[in-house]
Amino acid sequence: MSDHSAKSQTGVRVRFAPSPTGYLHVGGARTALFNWLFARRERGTMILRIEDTDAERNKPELVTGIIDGLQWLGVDWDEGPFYQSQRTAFYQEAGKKCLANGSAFLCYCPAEKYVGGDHAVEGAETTQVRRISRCSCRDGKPSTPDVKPAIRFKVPVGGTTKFLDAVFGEREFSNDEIEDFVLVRSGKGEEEFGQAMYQLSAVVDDIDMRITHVIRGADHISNTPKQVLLYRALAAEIPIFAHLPLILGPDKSRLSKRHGATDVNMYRSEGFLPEAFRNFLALLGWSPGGDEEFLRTSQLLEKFTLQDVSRTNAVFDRPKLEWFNTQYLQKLPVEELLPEVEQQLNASKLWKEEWATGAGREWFARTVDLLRPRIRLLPDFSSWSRAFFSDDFVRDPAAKEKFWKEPAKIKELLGQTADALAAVTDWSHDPCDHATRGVAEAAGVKAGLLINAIRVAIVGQAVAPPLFDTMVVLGQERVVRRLREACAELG
RNA sequence: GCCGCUAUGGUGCAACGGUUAGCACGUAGCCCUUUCAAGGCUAAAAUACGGGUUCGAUUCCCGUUAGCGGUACCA
Repeated sequence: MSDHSAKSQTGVRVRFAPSPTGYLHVGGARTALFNWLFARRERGTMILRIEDTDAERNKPELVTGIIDGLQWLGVDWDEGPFYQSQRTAFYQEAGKKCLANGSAFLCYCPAEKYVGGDHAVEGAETTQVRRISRCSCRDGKPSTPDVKPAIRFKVPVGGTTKFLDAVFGEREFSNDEIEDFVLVRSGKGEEEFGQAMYQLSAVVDDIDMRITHVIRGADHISNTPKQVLLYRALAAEIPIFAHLPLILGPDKSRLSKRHGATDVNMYRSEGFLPEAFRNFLALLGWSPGGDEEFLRTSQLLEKFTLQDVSRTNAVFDRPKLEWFNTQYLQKLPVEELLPEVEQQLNASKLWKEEWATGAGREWFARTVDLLRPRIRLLPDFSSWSRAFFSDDFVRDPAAKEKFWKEPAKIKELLGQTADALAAVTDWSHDPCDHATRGVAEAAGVKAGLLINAIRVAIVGQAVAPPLFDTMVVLGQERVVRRLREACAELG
């Protein structure tokens, strides 16, 4: 999908491996972003792999949404997407290899036996814990013709398994805490075996794809010793792991739908700029050290290291995201903003072709530039500032209430202003300013009173950019016309 | 229950044995002002608790508590 692989100069290979059981959520996006930052920073290779080995829970149509989300974020990849559902035989082969070398065994236990796994049994006088750590099939059990076996890993008895984590450091787990996990599901119908389980498919693919750094959420930290055991059983080199702290909701529980939007595509449609969202996401669980400024992608790439990744879970703070968005809205070169605004206006049927080129384009750029300090989200361009792009707007009742307190007097003033402005020959800031203030002075009212009243008349809102700049952008004909319309509206 | 991870203002991060514990978001106030933002200035606000180690702990060790993760023929 890109030409990055051609530029790869190091052996660093990472992957983002979402499971299409839902949309691309914030946590997944952050994981993808960190993998991407690391790959690009190290001039390595980024791989996209779809982990869809659970036929029951998978929804293939969701892959599109995940890919859209990644593209919006600016995360691209060099290889893939690869689909695990298409590699079943490959994993089964690896499972059989483990069987052959004695690191796995056939398990004839009914699948239901383990549903729920180890857990505390409620209600008993003393808490009973059902353990499945060591399956009774591990030393062999005669095959029964009517029962199809699954393949389970034979976890060593005693001892420990350790691995290196670039974020959490050296980690060691006791083997006795690891259950004999399933590698390959039992077959249904004619098939000998079913699909591989996550632990096997992930490891087999990471080996096959020569992944050097496994960067993923910290929820996988206790899966890691199992995978290390598998690497050994398959006689493969163990990669470096980097577990990322989880993203929590404001109540510190794991971020979920009840906290609001968790789908990155929802942030896109809400009108966040991808660069702002990316900057915010990058700072969740990572910081460059000193000042946390607004960072363009190049600066992010320059500073990103796994060593600076935090070990503590981070709360997703929406107000800060919005702040980043307003910052980008203001500081990005206007040219970068124009396509986004154009798309927004297009979606709300306000777009006019004349703004695409030449003088129209210049006007469009000037208007966007004038508007942007007051915009929070992209859709504000077509709602809040509708009057700048269309004559079809409504004067906000609350604004009239606030600035048209004495209708008769306001009507008279607006009428005088319309006349004064109609007479202006050089339609620019200062002449508009002088003409308007002249009307206020002649009528003996404070300029502010008139200015506020005019604002409501020409843009229909209590809030807008500085009035005379607004007049310039709207143009003389429109301003005068709207002032007269307002007079009519006042009775 | 068991295993593991984590613990600095409300939030995100700094300080990686010695600082008046710093920055940013948010909050409050002031300035600017033509509305609202932006911007500038100021303020309130933190080392979870208890033990050690040390001349000295936010920092190292232990315990407690809390949150989170795992404990599936989910990923």
